[in-house]
Amino acid sequence: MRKHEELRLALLTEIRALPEHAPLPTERDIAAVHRVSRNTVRLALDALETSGDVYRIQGAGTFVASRVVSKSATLTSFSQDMEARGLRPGSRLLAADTVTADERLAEQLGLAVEDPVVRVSRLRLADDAPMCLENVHLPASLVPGLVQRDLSGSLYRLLLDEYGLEVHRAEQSVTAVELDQTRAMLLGMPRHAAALEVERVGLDQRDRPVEMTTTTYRADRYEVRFTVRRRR
Amino acid sequence: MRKHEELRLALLTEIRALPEHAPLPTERDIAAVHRVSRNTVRLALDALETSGDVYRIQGAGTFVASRVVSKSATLTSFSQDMEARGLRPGSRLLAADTVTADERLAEQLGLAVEDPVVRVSRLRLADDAPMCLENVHLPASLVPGLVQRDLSGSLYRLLLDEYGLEVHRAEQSVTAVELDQTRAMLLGMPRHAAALEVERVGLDQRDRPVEMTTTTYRADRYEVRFTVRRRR
DNA sequence: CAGTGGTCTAGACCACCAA
DNA sequence: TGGTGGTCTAGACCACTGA
Repeated sequence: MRKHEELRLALLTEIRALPEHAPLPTERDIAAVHRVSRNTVRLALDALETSGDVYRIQGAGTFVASRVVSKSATLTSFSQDMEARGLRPGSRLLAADTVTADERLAEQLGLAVEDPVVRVSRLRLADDAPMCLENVHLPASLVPGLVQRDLSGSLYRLLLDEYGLEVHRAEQSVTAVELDQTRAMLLGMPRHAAALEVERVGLDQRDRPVEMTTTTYRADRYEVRFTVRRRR
Repeated sequence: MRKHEELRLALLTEIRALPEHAPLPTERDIAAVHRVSRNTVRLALDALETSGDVYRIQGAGTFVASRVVSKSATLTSFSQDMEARGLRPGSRLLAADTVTADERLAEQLGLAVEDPVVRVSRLRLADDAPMCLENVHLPASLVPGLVQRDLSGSLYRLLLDEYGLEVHRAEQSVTAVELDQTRAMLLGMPRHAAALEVERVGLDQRDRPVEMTTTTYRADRYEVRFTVRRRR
């Protein structure tokens, strides 16, 4: 375990015992107590600042952040997302087949139009009730034989274990749509009901697009949360 | 100007002239050429990595990131947001008055229920056509006399210049809603049309809530974009 | 196995805040 | 004005990549 990561976790438990806006020890004190250099302390505090757990005022100190607000969203699977919301995740496979890339898919995945693309379509459940419709598209060349596999469990686990694919960062775009008849029925909503549509392009560690996913959420059950910061 | 910031800008122009996935010089080379320490180079590269301009592979190098995907959203005003999208921003004041905090407002702004809150309600235009309805709420104690001021221009400029209030980070929550008759009319949309609703709590440098804003966007004209990353 | 990014150290000075 | 976080240096070793 890296020292700054270990220190980060140690500080996090200290922080949890403190009230909002309480001052942390000075960087020099933390360095002395934990027997590390001040740079290492700063690495740990940088991470805690990014995650929204502390804030810093030059010349004054480092303080415990407000807790009223939700924490910043990170890259999670549907299952993790639901569990974080206190719901039991479930899944029903609707389709798993190979299609050809249209213009948009080709551009986003760095393919040529008509290149083969594997599509996995699933209805996702939370506490046994429909939560969203998920349409995953992957370049067929990256996932040979995927459609024959067991797709009832975690797709991301499968992609990592069997194909070595890992989404390292994703660009998301959120819009509001009206449900068509098919989607409304699958989600158990009235036709024309408003829904939240999230389009996501996932990139691996080498910044190569490996998936494009469109997810349509029931507006009455789901909201997207995230943090924005001023560039310093 | 801090050295790592200067270096960041210099590297950014170098990057713009390179193709995707092209390798940057090594950290040690950059340090030597720009006569700075390697730590300073790393600070600059950290920022470029966060902004999605480069990616790094341990043992291999630092590379120019993919450009197909949109860049991460930062904290911007409506005007900046529209200009970034190539649209001309406009505004029409609907209401500016003092109301009392309901339970939700009080909790989010750290006030007591019934505390006075200033509300500024505006219809926002892009290229002269309605884009969204914006409802800003501010603790009245922070902005005495605001309702009498000229609210046709930039509210954030006014808050900064006159009251020293600056939003440093914001927690956003995005949902899909159906428009009621009033909102539909104001936005020039059919009733029950789907719309994107963004609720935002803005915090200042000291992590104190200073505003809560609810914005209702026309779904046919607007989408919310942001980046998510895996925790390393 | 040579070279890369990742981590860590021990120091120094600066900009800023609060008393 | 003393103490804080912010910046910067010059070095060292480690973990990993790719030829």
